[in-house]
Amino acid sequence: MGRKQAFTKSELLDQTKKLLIEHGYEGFHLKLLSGNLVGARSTIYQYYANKEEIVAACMKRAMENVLQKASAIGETDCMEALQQLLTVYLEEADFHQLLGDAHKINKANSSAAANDIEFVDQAHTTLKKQLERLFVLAQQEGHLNTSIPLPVVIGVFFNLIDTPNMMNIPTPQWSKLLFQMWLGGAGRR
Amino acid sequence: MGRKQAFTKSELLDQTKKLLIEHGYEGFHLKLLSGNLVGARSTIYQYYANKEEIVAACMKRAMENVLQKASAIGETDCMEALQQLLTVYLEEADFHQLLGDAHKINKANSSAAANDIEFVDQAHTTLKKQLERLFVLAQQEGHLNTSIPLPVVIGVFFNLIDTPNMMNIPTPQWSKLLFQMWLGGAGRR
Amino acid sequence: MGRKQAFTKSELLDQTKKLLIEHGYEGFHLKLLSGNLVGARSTIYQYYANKEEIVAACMKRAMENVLQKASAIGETDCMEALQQLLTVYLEEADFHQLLGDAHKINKANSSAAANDIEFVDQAHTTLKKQLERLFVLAQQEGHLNTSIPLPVVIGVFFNLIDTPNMMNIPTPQWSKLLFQMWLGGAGRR
Amino acid sequence: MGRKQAFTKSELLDQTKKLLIEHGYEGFHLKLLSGNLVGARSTIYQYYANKEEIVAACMKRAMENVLQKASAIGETDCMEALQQLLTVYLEEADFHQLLGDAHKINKANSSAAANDIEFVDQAHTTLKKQLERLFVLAQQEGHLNTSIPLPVVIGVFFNLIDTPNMMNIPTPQWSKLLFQMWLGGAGRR
DNA sequence: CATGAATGAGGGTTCATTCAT
DNA sequence: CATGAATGAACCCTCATTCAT
Repeated sequence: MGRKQAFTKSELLDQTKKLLIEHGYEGFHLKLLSGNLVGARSTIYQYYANKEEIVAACMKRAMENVLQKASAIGETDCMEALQQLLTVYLEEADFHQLLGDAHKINKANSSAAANDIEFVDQAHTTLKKQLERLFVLAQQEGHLNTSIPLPVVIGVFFNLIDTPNMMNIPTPQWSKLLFQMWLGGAGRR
Repeated sequence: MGRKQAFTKSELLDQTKKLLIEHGYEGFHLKLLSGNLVGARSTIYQYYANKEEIVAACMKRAMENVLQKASAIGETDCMEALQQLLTVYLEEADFHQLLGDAHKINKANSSAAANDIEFVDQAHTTLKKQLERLFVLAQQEGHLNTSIPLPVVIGVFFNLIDTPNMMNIPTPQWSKLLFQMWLGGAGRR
Repeated sequence: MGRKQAFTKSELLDQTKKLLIEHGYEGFHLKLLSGNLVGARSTIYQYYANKEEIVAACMKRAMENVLQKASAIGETDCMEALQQLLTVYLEEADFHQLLGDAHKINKANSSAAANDIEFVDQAHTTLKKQLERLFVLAQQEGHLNTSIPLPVVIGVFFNLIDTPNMMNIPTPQWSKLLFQMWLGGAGRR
Repeated sequence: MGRKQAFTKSELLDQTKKLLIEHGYEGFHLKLLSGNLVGARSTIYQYYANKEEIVAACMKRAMENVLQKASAIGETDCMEALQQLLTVYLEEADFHQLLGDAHKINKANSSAAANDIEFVDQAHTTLKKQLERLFVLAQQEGHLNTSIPLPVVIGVFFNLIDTPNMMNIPTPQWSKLLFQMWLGGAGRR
C-alpha cells in the first residue's frame, strides 16, 4: 500500500558514504544528500530520525562489510592472512577515512546513533585484535625485521591503505604490490 | 593613538592552522577562530576579506615554509636528499592533511584566495618535480628495486608522511625509522 | 468488501477533545491525533478536509451537548434553574476552556469550519441570553444583592466553572458547593 | 562601542509575555516575536540562547514582580492582607495563565531555562504558603463560613483572578468588588 | 582601527496535506 | 476506502558578514 518509495535505505546510505568522503563530516548536509537522491529533503526523515543517525548507520554498514570479510579470512598462514586482510581493507579503503569522524557524532541526540557508534567501536577493537594477533604470529615465526618496533610495523602497514592508487591498478594486484613493498622495501635487494 | 592592536596576522594564521588541523576545513568557523584569539570576530575582517582568504593564506604560508626548507636541500646524494626531504615533510606533517582541502575553497568569492591557492598548486608541482628528480636519480644509481613501478614507489614514500607516530618518537629518529622501513621493508633481511 | 473502517467520526472527535484539553489548540497535532486512534494519519482526511474543520466540528459537538442539556432546564424557579445550569456547565467544564480557543481557528481555510464556528458563536449567545434571563429574574425576585452590578454577578458565576476541583468532589455536590459559595459567600453568616 | 541595540531585553520580554498570553506556549514563535520587535529574528539570539530561555526568563520576571509585591504585604490583619493580595494578583492577572505552561518548557535544552523554572516553582510554593497562612488565620479568627472546606474557599478565591473584567472597572475597585462578592456572596444579605 | 550589535542566508527538523497503490 | 510514502512550508538555530559607534 501507499506510494512506492522514492529511494531505498541502501541508496540513501550509498550517497551518504560518497558525500561524507567527499565533504567530510562537517561538510555533509541533508540538502546535499537529498540533492543526490530523487526525493525531497524531508523524505529522508522517513528513514532516519536525524542527521546523526544517518551518518552512524552509514558507518555501521561500512564496518559490517569489513568485519564480515575480515572474519572470513583463515589465520593459519599469518603472512597470507595479512595479505588478504590488506586486500579487504583496500576494497573498502574509503571506509577508513569515514571512521575517523565517528567520534564527532553527537550521540546525545539519538540513541540509535549511539548504538551504531558503539557497534563500530567494538568492531574496531575486534579488527585491531585480529591484526595484532597476526603480527605477533608473524614476528614469532621470524617473518619480520626485529630491528623495527612492532607498533611502527603495524602503523606503516595500516597506513598503506591510504596510498593513492594513481595508476588505477586493479585492487588484487594493487594489494600484492603494496604488500610486497611493505615486506621487501623499495630498495634493491 | 587608537586602540591597541588586537592580534597580528601571524597569530591569526597560527590559530587558523591549528583549528584547520583539529576540525578540518568544513569544521573551521570564524567564531572558533576569534574564540582562540584576543579580539573580536569582526576584527578578523581588518586583515582578510572573508573566510576563504584566511584559509588560503594559511595554506600558502605553510607551503612557503616547506618550499623553503625543501629547496635548501642539496641534491648531490639523492638517497641522503630523500631522507632529508622526508624529515622536512614530517616536520610539517599536519600541513599535508591541510592541502587535501585546498580544492574545497570557493575561489569565486575572492581573487586573493584564488591567487594563494594558485601559488600552492604551483609549489606543489615544484615539490613533486624535486621528488621525481631524486627518484629518477635513485633508480639510475641502482638504489631501487626495479620490479616496482616508480610511481608506486613514490606514492608509498609520500604516504609515509601520514603514518601516525603513536609512540611519539622524535621527528629526526621517526624520519630515519620510516625511511629505513620504506627502503628495506618490514620483512627479515 | 474493502478494508475495515479504521475509526469512526465520533471516536475521532472524542480523541480530538481529549487532546485539545490536554495540549491546547496550538499544541494539537494531527500526528498526535492519529497516534491516539487505530488508523493512519491520512485516513483522517476521509472525514475532514483539514485540521481546522476537525477542531471546529469538535467544538460544535461539545456545544450541541451543552445546548441540549441547558435548553431542557425548566426556568420557572430561577434559582433552581441557575443551580441546574451550573451543574450542566460543570459536567462539560473542559469544554469551557476549549471555546476560548475558538477564535484562533483560521476560518479562511474552510467554509465548513467557518460554519461550525458560526454555530458555536450563535449557541454561545443563546446560552448567554438564557443566563441573563435567569439573572434578571433572580434580581427581580429579590434573590440578589443589589449593591453588585449584574454583569459582575454573572461574570463571577460563569467563572466558577473553571474552579479546580482539587478534592475531586463528585460533580452534583461540587455544583451545590460552588453555588452555595457564590450565593452566600465565603464569610461567616 | 558597536551599534546601538535594536531593542532591550525588557522590551523583548514584554512582547514575549504579550504573545504567550495571546497565543499560548505552543503558539509562541520567534518569528512572531521578532515581528513584534524592531529587529531581525536572529537578533533575538544576542539576548537568549534559545526559545526556552526566553519563555523561562519571561516567566521568572513575571513571578519576581508578583513575589515582590506580595512579600511587601503586612499580614497582621489577615482579611486586609487577603484583599491586598487579590489586588496584587489582579494587577498581574495574565501572569496566572502564563505559569500554567511553565512545565511545558523543555529544560533539557538549556540550563538557564531550567534554573529560571526552578525559581518559578520555588516562588510558587512561597506564594501558596502565604495564602494558606492567611486563610488559616482567617478561619481561626472566625471570618469564614465553617461549613465550606478550606481548600474550596481557597480555590474559589484564587479563581477570582481570572474573572473577566468586562466593564473595565479600575483594578483597585475591581479587586474590592470581587473580594466583597467572594466574602459576602451574590445573594441578598 | 577595534568593536559589539544586526542581519540574511542556509541547514535541521516537524507537520499538515497530497498522492498513488 | 485505507494507507504508507512524499513533500513544501514553516520553524529553530548558527554563522559569515556588514554596520555604526
